[in-house]
Parts: sequence; C-alpha cells; structure tokens
Amino acid sequence: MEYTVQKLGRLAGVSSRTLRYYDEIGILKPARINSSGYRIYGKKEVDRLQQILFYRELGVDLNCIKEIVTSPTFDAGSALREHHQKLLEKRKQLDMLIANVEKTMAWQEGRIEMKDQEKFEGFKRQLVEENEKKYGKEVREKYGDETVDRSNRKMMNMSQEEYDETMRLAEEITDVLAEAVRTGDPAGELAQKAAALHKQWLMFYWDDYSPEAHAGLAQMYVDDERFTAYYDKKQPGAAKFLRDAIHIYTGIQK
Amino acid sequence: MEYTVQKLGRLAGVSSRTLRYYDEIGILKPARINSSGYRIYGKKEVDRLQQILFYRELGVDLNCIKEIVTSPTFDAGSALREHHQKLLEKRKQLDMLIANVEKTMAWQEGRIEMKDQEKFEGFKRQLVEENEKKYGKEVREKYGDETVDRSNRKMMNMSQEEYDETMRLAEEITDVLAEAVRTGDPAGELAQKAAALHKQWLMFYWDDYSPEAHAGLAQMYVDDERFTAYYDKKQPGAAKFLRDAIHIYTGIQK
DNA sequence: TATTGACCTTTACGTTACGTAAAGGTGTAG
DNA sequence: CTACACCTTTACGTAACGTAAAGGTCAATA
Repeated sequence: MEYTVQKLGRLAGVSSRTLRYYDEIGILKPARINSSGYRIYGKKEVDRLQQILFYRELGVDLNCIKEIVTSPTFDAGSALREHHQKLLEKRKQLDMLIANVEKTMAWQEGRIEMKDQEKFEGFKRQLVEENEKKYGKEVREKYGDETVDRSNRKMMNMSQEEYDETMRLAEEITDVLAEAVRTGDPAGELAQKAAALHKQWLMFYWDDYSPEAHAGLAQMYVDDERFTAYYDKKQPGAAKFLRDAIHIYTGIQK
Repeated sequence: MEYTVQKLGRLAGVSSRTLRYYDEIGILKPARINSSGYRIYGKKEVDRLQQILFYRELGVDLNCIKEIVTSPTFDAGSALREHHQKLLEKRKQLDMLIANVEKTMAWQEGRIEMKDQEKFEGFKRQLVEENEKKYGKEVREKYGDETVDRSNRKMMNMSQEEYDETMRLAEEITDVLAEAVRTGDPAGELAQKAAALHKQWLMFYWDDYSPEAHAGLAQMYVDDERFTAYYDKKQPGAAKFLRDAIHIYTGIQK
C-alpha cells in the first residue's frame, strides 16, 4: 500500500514528473519522505490523487483544484456527486458533437442542408452549454423546461438570415436603449421603441409571445446581476430602465 | 457569408486571438485580406475550422493538425468518419469514468470494496484504453473477443497483491530475458527460465493456458513491431529470442 | 466635421502544466 | 565492485494561446 513516485504514477496513469509537480505546488504531498529522500505515498494520497484527476478531467486548473482540495470544508462525498453531474453534462455535449459529425457527413453527401452555425454545435460551450449553465437553471425554473427546449429548438432551426437578424436586432436594442436611457423617460418614444424591438427579438426565440412572460423576463433582467451587467455595460441603469419601459409597453407590472 | 476574426470566432466559439494564431502557424489562412488589412474568412475557411476543431477536441496537437489538413491527400469525408469513430471511443471512456465515480461513491458509503487500481479506471488511457487501442484489435482478431474480455475481467478482479506480482514478474522476465539473450542459446537454462516465467505471467491473464496459444503469442511478439520494440528496448533481438525460447519450451513451432 | 467607440492590426511578453535534460545519490542483483 | 534502474533537485523548454500596448479603420452620433 506504499508507493514511490513511479509506482503511483503507473497506477494512476500520470508521469512521475507530474507527481513531483503536484508536490511542488502543494496539491498532493507524499505521506512521508524516507531516509533517502524518496517520496512515499499511502492510501490517503491515492484517494486524493483520484479526486485531483477527476477535477483535472473536467478542465479545472490546478490552482482552483488546490483551493478546493485543501479547503478545510472539502467534502469528498459532495465533490463526487458534483463530478458525477458534470461528467453527465460532458457526455451530453459529446453526444452533440457526435450528432454534429453525423450531420456533417450527411451534408457532405448532399443529403441535407447545413448552416454555418450548425457546423459548430457541440463546440460552443459558451453559446449553448455555457449559456445553458449560466442562465439555464434560472430560466428553466421560471419558464419551465418546455419553453426553454422549444426556444433552443427554434434557434437551431433558424436560417442564417434569421440568425443574422436576431444579432442585428440585439445590437439595435442596446443602441436605442442607450439613447433612451439618456432621455430619462421610460414612457417616451425611444424607450417604447426599445421595448418593441425587444419584443421582436424575443419572438425569434419564443413562438408564443405573451405580454405577461415579456414583463416577467424584464423583471429578471433586473433581479439577475448577470443580465443586469450585460445591459448596463453600455449604459449604467439600462437594465432597470428597460424593465420599466417594457412594463409600460406591456401594461403589466410584475 | 463573409466573416471577420471576431465574427467567425463568435460563430465557432473560439477567440479572435486563436484565429490569428491559426493564421500565424499556417493552419487556417483567411480567404483574403481586405484593403484595411482585415482578415476575411469565407465558406471554405468555415469548413476547415470545423475540421480543425474536431481534431483539437480529440487532443491532436496543432502541429499534427497542420500536417493533416494541409496534406494534398486530405479527404474530409474519411476524416469525418475517423472523427466519428474516435468520438465514440471517447464516449466509451467517459462512461468508464462515470462508472468509476459511481463506484467510488458506493465505496465511500461502505457498500463495496475498492482496490487502488480500480480508482483510476477511465483515466488510464495508456493501460486500458490505449492498450486496447494499440493491441486490442489484433489481439481480438487472433484470440477472439471472449478471450480478451475474460482477460480484462480477470485483471479487474485481481487483488493488489496479485497485481503487484504480475508487475514483479514482468520485470523479472525482461531481466532474465536480457541475460539469456547474451548466452545466445534459446534452449539454454536461462532462456527456458524466461519462457517459464512468461507462462506464469500469462496465467495471471488467461484462465485457460494452452501451449498453442502461448506459442502463438510468442510469434506475435515478433510479427508486431510494437511488441518487438517493447522487448527489444532493453536488449536488441530479445523479442525474437523469446519467441524461439517459448517455441522450444512449448514444443510448438508456429 | 470632429469625436466616440467598437472594431481591426502587429509586436511582444506572460502563463499553465508539465516534458526533458543534467548532475548526482540509492539500492540490490550478479 | 560494478551495473542499472530507481530516486533526488535544478533548470530550461514548450504548446496554445491570454493579455497588454500602440496604433489604424469605420459607422454612427454630437
């Protein structure tokens, strides 16, 4: 049950250099040093290395791993449950990639059409997975899985032109919104134009628009600091302002 | 259908720096440079980027990717089929990791036993996956799926002590073999000792030893350059010598 | 027309997680 | 007593970008 660097390395499938490096940065210290200065690892270290490798597999950098595993509140059990969750997500993403390859093969054989954006499905953690990760939970909680799935489906089926149009609209919204904020009047013409544009944009993603849901989303822009940050980036206070404008536009207060 | 660095980056989920870097190392050149010196990418570049990202996802380093995609014999179709194959393998490995987490959770709750080596299943590309990849196909062809599966199963169920013993035996084989090679006599005492040790080692993996299979494996050590390289590393000619010794030991020529 | 501000450019140094080589001590088998 | 496979530390190298600096481009706005 005692291992030297190379033996533990062979066991875990990492190099001895890696283990020395992990010792150096304080992420995995050997149980003891023998009389000749050799690093000797025991049972506890084996388990710790396993944890480290799980995190590494998930792309966590060693600095973060260090903070996690050296934390006094570190709980191996909950960490494992988290690993499990993340690995399942990763498999989902892998499945998307596989679907992508199959689709691309069909496209190459001329059997189907394929838009540029579709060619990167599964790669784009930030647009699909990351987006889902960041906002997905809350959005799913507030609007239900069905709405979100439908929205994603709709986006997948958008043509390049439609997609470009949503991008253009999103830009126009922030532009008009920034200008409207400077008028200071959420009931004014510019503010109402921004709200209308926002509705148009939204209708690309929702196939059943309702003023209630629109007003609810506007409120979320304020409640959720990540949305707030997005809109406030160009103009501080823009998120709140947009909410007010939409509440007036829809005639609904949340 | 024309993209600047940032637009293509957003489309594919990579940074603009990445695209400039890919230009720099000659892996993905823009379709043209406009009058202001901007990089402009077109349809062909989109497809090529997709191919690059597939390779990247599979852990191929950019140098290799460059050689692959710039090769005049590069065929996108067969590349895609290869991607598909590799991605399926990756998913298999991911499933092993997930199984590992589940097992570890059960172990933590005291519901099952778990050996140290089991804790790294799914990580060890080189021992299980890599091994299977390198030798698996040929071995499965020559000995059948059943033998290989049984062998893997047997290895999985080995105790730590048994596992250590196989390691020790493997070392002893190469040692004795190297010495035997220097005698030059495959029928000599040392050579026959090496063959006997090799049988012992083999019996840890096969549960029904037969001289025929043993002789066949010995022949494969010579036929397959990767096995040859392993045995010849310590002593040139060791693989051939071992085959001869085993053929004498078993009394069977292949 | 001048000024933002978000784009783009090149140059260049920084970073992560090790690989690899050098120079030297250790331990055991022949 | 010599080989040889281990171990050690020190230190420089590397891949694939990230990031910052210094500056040109372009469309919209004051």
